[in-house]
Amino acid sequence: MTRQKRVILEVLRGTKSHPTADWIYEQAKKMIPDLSLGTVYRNLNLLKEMGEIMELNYGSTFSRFDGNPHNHYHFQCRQCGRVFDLDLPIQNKLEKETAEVSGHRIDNHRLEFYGVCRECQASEPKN
Amino acid sequence: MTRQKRVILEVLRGTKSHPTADWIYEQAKKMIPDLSLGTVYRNLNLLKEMGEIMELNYGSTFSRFDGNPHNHYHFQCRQCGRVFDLDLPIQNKLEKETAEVSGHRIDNHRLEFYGVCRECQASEPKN
DNA sequence: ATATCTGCAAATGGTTTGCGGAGGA
DNA sequence: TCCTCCGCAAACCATTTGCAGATAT
Repeated sequence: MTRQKRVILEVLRGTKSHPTADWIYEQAKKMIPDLSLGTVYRNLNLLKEMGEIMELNYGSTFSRFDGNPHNHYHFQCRQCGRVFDLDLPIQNKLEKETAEVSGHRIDNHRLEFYGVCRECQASEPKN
Repeated sequence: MTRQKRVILEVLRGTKSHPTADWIYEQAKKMIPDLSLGTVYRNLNLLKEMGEIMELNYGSTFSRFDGNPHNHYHFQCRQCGRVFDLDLPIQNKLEKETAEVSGHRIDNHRLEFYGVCRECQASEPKN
């Protein structure tokens, strides 16, 4: 556990914003000024393998990262782009059902919702 | 509707394999030898906007495409990498429940399962 | 001591785009 | 005709990687 890895994990654990690698890099640089972006990517991959963080890589050309390693679901606003955590309970029933019907062994699943977040709805024109 | 777009759509409709842009390019080139890869990407994006196809872009550095534009779920084998369609009914209840709890407006959702497919299980060593 | 990690900078690779010419409606 | 699309090749850009020196244990 190097200083770089520790700081990167702290930055990610300290936000609920599901940031990009570049945002994490900018924040961590405040603690380690000569940090390099390559090191951020390397450590994000290591932390992912260690099961400490999650990578959210869907519907975009770049990844976001999540400091909460326990499976949970996300909502992405297609207007402001932000990603929110959801409180929906994990649907293990679906895994079991799918395994039975398909014959595949299922280890995990991902569920994401898309739409317009509460705040963006409020600032939309009221037609 | 140009010849290129028509052939690209036919190739994608004619397979259940959820291919990459490059695979589609190779297949379509059999019909249009001087087709260019840029044209394949441009038409895949157009067909996506038209609602004729879907892009599957998760857990990978490249996209796969699906000629079935109606929402359905997928299973990806982490051993052979193949993507399979699932017969699981669409869980509209989850959208409604999530909208009520979170206050966001939800338009659609995506659900993917990961594990080891039936065939890869059969060829695994029996420890 | 030594295996691992770092900063740097160049490479990678899927995807996008600017251009001038061709083709569909 | 006119607008859209094409092939080509270069550009883009998030991510990865080779290297030589530094650091963790």
